[in-house]
Amino acid sequence: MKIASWNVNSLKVRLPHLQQWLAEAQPDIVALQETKTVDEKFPVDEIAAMGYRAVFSGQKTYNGVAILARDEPVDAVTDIEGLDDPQRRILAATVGDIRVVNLYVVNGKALGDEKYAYKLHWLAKVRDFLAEEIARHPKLVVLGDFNICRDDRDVYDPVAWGEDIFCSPPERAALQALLDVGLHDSFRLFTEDAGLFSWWDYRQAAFRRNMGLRIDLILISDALKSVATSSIIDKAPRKWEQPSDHAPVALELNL
DNA sequence: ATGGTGGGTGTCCCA
Repeated sequence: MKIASWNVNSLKVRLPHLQQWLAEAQPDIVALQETKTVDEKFPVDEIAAMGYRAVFSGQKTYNGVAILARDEPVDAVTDIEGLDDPQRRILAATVGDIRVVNLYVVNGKALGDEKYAYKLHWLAKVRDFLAEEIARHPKLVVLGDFNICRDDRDVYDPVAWGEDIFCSPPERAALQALLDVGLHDSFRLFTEDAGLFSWWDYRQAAFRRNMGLRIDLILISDALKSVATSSIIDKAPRKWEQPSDHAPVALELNL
């Protein structure tokens, strides 16, 4: 069983990349972020032709999340208690006996910005939602673009970056609060290395210089931790023509 | 401190 996450930065533009990557990586479940596609225009037929069912929650121009799976995703949730939010950033669904929560965490822009306050409020509400989800679903995976670096190993130049956006103590505490409901950062079950990133800015040849951040995470509950066999970042699609600025991340389970 | 690049939209917003 392989479960993946990829911020595609426009599904319309990246559909050929997604198709190529699905064919090569053969994931069973994929969470997508920044589809930037209204539901009426979601490429259901193209996805079905690849052998995947899809649930999605999109909007015009911004945000948008989707879950693709070999088996039909059911019991989808797009809105959570306490967040009356027009931004389409959350999608939970059940595939088999695994509960999948796909998150496109608020970017936050800069410390002190109103978007930063919104990010922290949003994360607090998501924490409460996850506490309920894990109580109902022992096999829980929470994955997506978290827009937070857990620690300095996840930042290309932690001294220069300091405690700026993505690395501020309140953001890191908010991420830790998600983990504290009973989740594990699956990537860190397999490596303690620094300098392994999932996002690189389009500017300044950042990818070539490995000036990146690890902000795309796959968090798993105890029941899935016990059967996890690998958790990797697949840098290959970031090298393709007209790439997303994010690489896909993928978890393998012995299920 | 700024601006570099990219996507979607529309002559700017967001990342």
